[in-house]
Amino acid sequence: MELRHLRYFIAVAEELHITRAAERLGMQQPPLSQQIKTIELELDVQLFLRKARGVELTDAGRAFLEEARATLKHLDRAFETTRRASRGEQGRLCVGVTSTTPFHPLVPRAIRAFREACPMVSLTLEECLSNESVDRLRNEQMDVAFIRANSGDGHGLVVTFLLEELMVVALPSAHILAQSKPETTVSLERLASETFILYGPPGTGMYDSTIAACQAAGFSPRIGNLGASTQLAPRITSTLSLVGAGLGITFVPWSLQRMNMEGVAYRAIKGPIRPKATLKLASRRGDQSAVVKQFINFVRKEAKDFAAR
Amino acid sequence: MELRHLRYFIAVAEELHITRAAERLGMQQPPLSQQIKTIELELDVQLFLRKARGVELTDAGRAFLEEARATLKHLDRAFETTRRASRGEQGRLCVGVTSTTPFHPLVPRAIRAFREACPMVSLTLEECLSNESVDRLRNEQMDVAFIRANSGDGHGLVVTFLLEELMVVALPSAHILAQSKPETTVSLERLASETFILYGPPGTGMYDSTIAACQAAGFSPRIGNLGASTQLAPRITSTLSLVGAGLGITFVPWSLQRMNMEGVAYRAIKGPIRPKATLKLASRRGDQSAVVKQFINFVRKEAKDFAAR
DNA sequence: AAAATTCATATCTAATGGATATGGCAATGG
DNA sequence: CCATTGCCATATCCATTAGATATGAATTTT
Repeated sequence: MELRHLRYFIAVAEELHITRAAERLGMQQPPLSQQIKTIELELDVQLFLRKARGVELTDAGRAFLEEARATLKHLDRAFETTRRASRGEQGRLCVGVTSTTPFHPLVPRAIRAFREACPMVSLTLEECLSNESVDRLRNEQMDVAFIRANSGDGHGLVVTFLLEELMVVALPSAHILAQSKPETTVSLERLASETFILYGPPGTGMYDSTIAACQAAGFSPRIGNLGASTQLAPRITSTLSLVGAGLGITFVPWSLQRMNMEGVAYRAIKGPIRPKATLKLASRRGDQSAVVKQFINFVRKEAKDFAAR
Repeated sequence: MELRHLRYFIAVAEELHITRAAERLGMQQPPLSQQIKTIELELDVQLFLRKARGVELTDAGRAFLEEARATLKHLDRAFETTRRASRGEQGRLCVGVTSTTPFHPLVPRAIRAFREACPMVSLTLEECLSNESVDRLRNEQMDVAFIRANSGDGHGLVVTFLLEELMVVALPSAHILAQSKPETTVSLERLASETFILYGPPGTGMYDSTIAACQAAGFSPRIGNLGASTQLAPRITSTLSLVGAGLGITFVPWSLQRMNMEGVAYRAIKGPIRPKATLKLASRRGDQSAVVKQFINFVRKEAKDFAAR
């Protein structure tokens, strides 16, 4: 049985007239008669009653007509679905974010744009540390990830630079520096004697860049010993909670300022070398998934908007 | 696109290996490669990624695999449905009954047996006078009908005799004849002076046989003038209600005795010529419907049981 | 570096889908 | 009632194309 047979059968069943059906199918009557017979033979079911003036459907024929139509329709849908999938408008996508990346407008904008363009893609977000994301990308537990660390490049992954933003210092609002007007800036050197709270293990996120910035300013930051607390929940929110509790200060990306936490104040940093945070996008090298490609396109587009400024 | 393509695609998608898939399909590798390419070309979608060691599915390929499988399954179901329909196990059937026929056990038995054998057939029953059923059969508003009249034979219908049953007389329970023991029989002649209530117009049901029986017994029955009441609702129940109300007597088929109506008593009839009611089955001559044929078979089977007695 | 694995390409063969010609049968119409 | 017409079936032939064979190219394994 081939699709041709279904098409032929439907034509005849609709015309109830083999000759006319053949015409409609752009073929001659005899081969069409043959093929119809072939179907009946294969199904071992009489589908038509040959009458002197045309043919008519048997009960079985009527049943088959309905089903055959449905089958063809099903197939059409199959094609449509497949094409959508190939255009990356359908499928699954798991996006990794860190705890700080969603605060930069690029991230929600890109995600929103993608969702609108590809509503058939089922999208999941997963919050991980940058290095965790990298692992998950390799294990194919994740398809793309917004990361801040430099780690992960090479080894089967591609990391594209998206943008760079200045860091600001987050202070307890009781801190002397937080008493000044919000617009006042703070020099790095002024922070040399402060206790720093850093989130995540070395190599992750902004740990390194914080240290680097301080060292460029001529001092090594004093890291607050938080015991095991750096292990558990190394999320930006918990770090800022510690800042709010007065245990120390930390640097956060500019975009984090929109997070108004009780007892935390932000101040811009002045000076020749100001610490910066980068936002990057990681994915598997050579990932053929159209969905992933599509998503990356949307992120790049958004990144371009921010680069323009 | 042909079903062959779907089958080939599925084989390759399952093996992820063209050579092995070709083996499984009982063909050589090159033509399979070709056909796969043809599909991709026709869909204008890359379904596989050719790797050094086998192939792998793209997102689109995965989507198509699911759909292609579903399509084939759909088609299988289509075949199954069609075959069922051809065996008369599926479809629609409208059965006509008169108001008296359901009382004979043959009718419910046949219907029940058919229902059990062909549960996929949607069955409707319609209660009509015999002559109405005949009309409806001709208009294809009905497929088979249990009737009692002789009418309808010929003119494109076939009427098969099922069985014959004796008639009994239905009397008001206040009637003198009803005062005797239930087993007592009544001779026809004894009823010569009674008023008869007949249901339905002449030619319908037992109208004719009642008259005929009386005439054979040497008298013409006195027909009660019921005004317009014979026109409306010529159902057996209303006739018996009239009997119960004492307006007259009537003959009903033996099987009607199971209907215990307030104020109505039944007595068997004795004598050389006893009125009889026949039960027949009518259908369209040459109706090809397997469902109808199937139903008729079941009815005949039941009829044989009764004929045996 | 050689061998093996696997898919792609090129060419050829054979199966079969479809065309042409014709026959048979029933309905239609003088 | 016979001739005509309309349609489907059968028989034969041709052309397309699915599939076979042989070979090449690329990569992986040994």
